Amino acid sequence: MTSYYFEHQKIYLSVDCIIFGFEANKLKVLIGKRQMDPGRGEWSLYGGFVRNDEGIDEAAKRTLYELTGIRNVFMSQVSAFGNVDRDPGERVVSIAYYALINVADYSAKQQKDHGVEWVNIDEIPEMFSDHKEMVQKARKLLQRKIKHEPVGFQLLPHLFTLTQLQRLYEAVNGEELDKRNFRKRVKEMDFIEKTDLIDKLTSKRGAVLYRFNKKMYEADLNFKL
Amino acid sequence: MTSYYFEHQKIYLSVDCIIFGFEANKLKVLIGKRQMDPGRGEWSLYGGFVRNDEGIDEAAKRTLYELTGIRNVFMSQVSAFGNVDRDPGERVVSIAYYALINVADYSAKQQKDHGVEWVNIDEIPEMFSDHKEMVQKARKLLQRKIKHEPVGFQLLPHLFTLTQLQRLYEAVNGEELDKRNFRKRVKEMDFIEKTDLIDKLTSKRGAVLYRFNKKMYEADLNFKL
DNA sequence: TCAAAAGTGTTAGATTTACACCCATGA
DNA sequence: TCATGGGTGTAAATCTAACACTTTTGA
Repeated sequence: MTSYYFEHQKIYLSVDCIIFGFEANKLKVLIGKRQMDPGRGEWSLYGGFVRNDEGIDEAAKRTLYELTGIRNVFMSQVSAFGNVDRDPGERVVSIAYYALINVADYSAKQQKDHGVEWVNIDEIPEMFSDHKEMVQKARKLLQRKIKHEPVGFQLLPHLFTLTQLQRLYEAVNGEELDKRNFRKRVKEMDFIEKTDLIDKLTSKRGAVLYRFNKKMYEADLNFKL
Repeated sequence: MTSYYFEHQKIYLSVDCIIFGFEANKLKVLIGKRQMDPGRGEWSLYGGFVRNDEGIDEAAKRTLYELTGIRNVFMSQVSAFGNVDRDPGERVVSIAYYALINVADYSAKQQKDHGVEWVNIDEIPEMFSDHKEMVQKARKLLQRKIKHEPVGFQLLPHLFTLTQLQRLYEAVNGEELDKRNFRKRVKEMDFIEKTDLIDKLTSKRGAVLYRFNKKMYEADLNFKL
């Protein structure tokens, strides 16, 4: 007998992705106009239904992949959202996930093809259902995460300047940081490696490029335990 | 037409409750032997299926109420758990919630009737499915929560001594605290009110009883904004 | 030559931690 | 009278926050 729980009700289960990117010193989210009823045309997160043969984390990864072609990036569950009437069409419980991607990995063409675009986190419009709430909650979680773990690098190019890194932290937390204090703290993080390359794009003088050394980070972690 | 999403699959959705209590200076969780197949007889959290006509938060509250007869206590979502094979019987996605109750509100008789009992958080046995993981995660969240918000009072009687309060914090975080530093910090919290009552149960000298003043706490919050 | 971004240390204040003795009382 | 848990303050160390000037170079 395969139906132990036959007397109970099944429910539509979806995932919604809050896809964060960092561009022009702003934290952005990838959103688009909803392309299905109900709610067609409203601003919406990109999402999809969970299939019976995949885990919820996989469903989130698959959804991200279908939209962006990107795999193997940082994703983390935000929360399940399940008010009875959150979806005007039918009862759907949705699990929100946030993802961090490098905007350079997602071309303007791809955005057009899927009808999505990067919107500044501080300028999110009204959105379908509870999607805006999902975005706010995801941001809070990202703020906490980035304070303790080096996830920020997922939002930056492989090589970056300290000013870029600072702007990223400022964008995530929505507050300015002191340059000297910031650089002091970064210097104490062995997993942020100075390279001998110089970026000349944003200043005449040029700024040293750094990179994130994952192995160093993991060694650090072991050391601390 | 009521089925916008007919081409997608529905899934069993459940809630599982991590019910915390505080007794004999230990943080405890209410667990019982599972009374249904599959997994009958394994240690398990108390849970239930989400109905189509209730939100997930309500489902969690209802589940807690069905077990304990207790309403209006602090509950908070832990996370959704949704590996494909997490339930050996069928595909079930479960949303874990933790609750804080005063053990005095749940009699030994009630426990027997429902076949559940308080188990020390540090002595949780192997459990059905991913329930142990849920407990660990809930504890982490509780630790964070209690650091920033006065949720601990939900686990204590209405009146309590400072030593009791300290033991609670120690039990939650699994580490001893310095008595003087602890009391210093408590003194700065205006919402912890001294009463003129004395507890003579645990010491010959007697200890002053305190109580949590919710209104004070909320006034404090407003003040800080 | 000057505008624009990169880079660099010190100090005061706030917070956190460590630590030891007296008090009141019931048995 | 003494064993038990209740109650109290200070000083060192650490962490955090504030702050201003020099360097380099392309336009």
